[in-house]
Amino acid sequence: MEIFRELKKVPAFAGVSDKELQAMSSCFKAEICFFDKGQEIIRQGDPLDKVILISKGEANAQNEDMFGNISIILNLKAGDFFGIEEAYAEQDCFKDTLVATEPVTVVLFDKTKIISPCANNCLCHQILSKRMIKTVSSRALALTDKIKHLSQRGIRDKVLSYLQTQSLLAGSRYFDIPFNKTELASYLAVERSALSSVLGKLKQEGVIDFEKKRYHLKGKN
Amino acid sequence: MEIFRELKKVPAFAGVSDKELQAMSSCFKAEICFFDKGQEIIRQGDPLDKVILISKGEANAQNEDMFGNISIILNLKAGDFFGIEEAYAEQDCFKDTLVATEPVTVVLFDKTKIISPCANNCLCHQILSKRMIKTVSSRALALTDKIKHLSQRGIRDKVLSYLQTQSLLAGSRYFDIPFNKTELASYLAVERSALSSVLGKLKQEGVIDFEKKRYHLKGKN
DNA sequence: CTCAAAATGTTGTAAAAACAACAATTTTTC
DNA sequence: GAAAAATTGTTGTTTTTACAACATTTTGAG
Repeated sequence: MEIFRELKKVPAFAGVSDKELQAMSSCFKAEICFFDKGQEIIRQGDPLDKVILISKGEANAQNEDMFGNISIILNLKAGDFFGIEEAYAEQDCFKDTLVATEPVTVVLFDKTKIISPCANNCLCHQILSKRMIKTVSSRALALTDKIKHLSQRGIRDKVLSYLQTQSLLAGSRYFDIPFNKTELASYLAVERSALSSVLGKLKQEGVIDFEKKRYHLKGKN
Repeated sequence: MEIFRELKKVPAFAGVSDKELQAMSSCFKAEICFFDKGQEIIRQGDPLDKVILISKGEANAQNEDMFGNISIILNLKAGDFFGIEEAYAEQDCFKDTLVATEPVTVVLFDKTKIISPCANNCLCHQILSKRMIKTVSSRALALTDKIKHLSQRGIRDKVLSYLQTQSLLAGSRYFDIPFNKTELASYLAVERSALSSVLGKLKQEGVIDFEKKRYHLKGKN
């Protein structure tokens, strides 16, 4: 079955047996969709009847405020869900827009099938639930991290706070970030050109080095 | 039993039957603690062996960054949990500090007892799980809201974005916020005095009105 | 009630970011 | 591989915020 093959590829389900994945594929109403780079997978305000699992590629969650300003909330990778917070919090529409930043494959699960366990309380539901809870929790922590960056006084501190976190996450002073400069500015909610000059200054001072999406946080040791 | 009486008071458990609350009280290792205004209930970095439920009062989740700047992440009310994100995301310590903003009663649940269902998979575990998942999801949405405020260009837009959300949440143009001016500045990560003058200007312009913690968002209609 | 402490408002100055406009470079597309 | 589009860097001006210092008001403790 096609859903099965798709779920099998998701790194987050690495530990799950084929039998369980098979069960999940048949138990849930699910469909597969493909999107090109730049396409909107979900638009904020869309009715919430599906929950999305990114099975391949990356996408950005964006938000447009009351005056049309768009800013990137966070970046989602293969294995991440989208829309579960809304589903569990009993919202009736998506709060953010999901945009493919490269070719993306998603699995769409029926919302009601997902949040309420089926009559026989099958194991696959438990497995999926556990994964989703962990996703939501991790995302809440990631959002708290982002808040810490945004709470910094200036652009310099914002970007350093962000890079610090990314470095820690990667476990190395050398690491790739999922954003280009324009996107990073959007993520940090600062002016792109101002960010550009701050980054240039930091590089000149020998605090950091970067090339494309690869950064090097030069520490004390 | 004392835990039972405490849980009975929590608004979030209004729909739960006495029998279930009784079961929860006996099933989980739980203890009750009291804190005065200003006391730290949990300090960031503390080992994560308990999960906290605020059963009475309010508290602020705060965070201290690498250079000692403290900022308020969000405000928790009776019925809110603290530390579940970390528990589910398999962290080993608390990410934020929890400070009582008034006399507070909390119920401390044993972490391991909470995140892994007990052998007999009792109903009370399911009830508590459901509540916690909803809490985490709602909080993730609240954090996204906060990110929207912090992403605004200037103080004026930040504070208006915040008040808009609070008004919507309250379902009225007149509403109370959980912060005084100093705390609001901390929450919005701006200079207190600058916020003060912006608020004064908004009041003068007739956009808003406020007194203490009560605000009035004067709309078009 | 009184005093001390905390919160709030006000102002001027210095610093920083937003904004705008453009050049240079890189990436994408046909 | 050439042209078009997008990204990135650069600079000067304007606007906004941070910062600091202080006056006033409110809150809280004894």
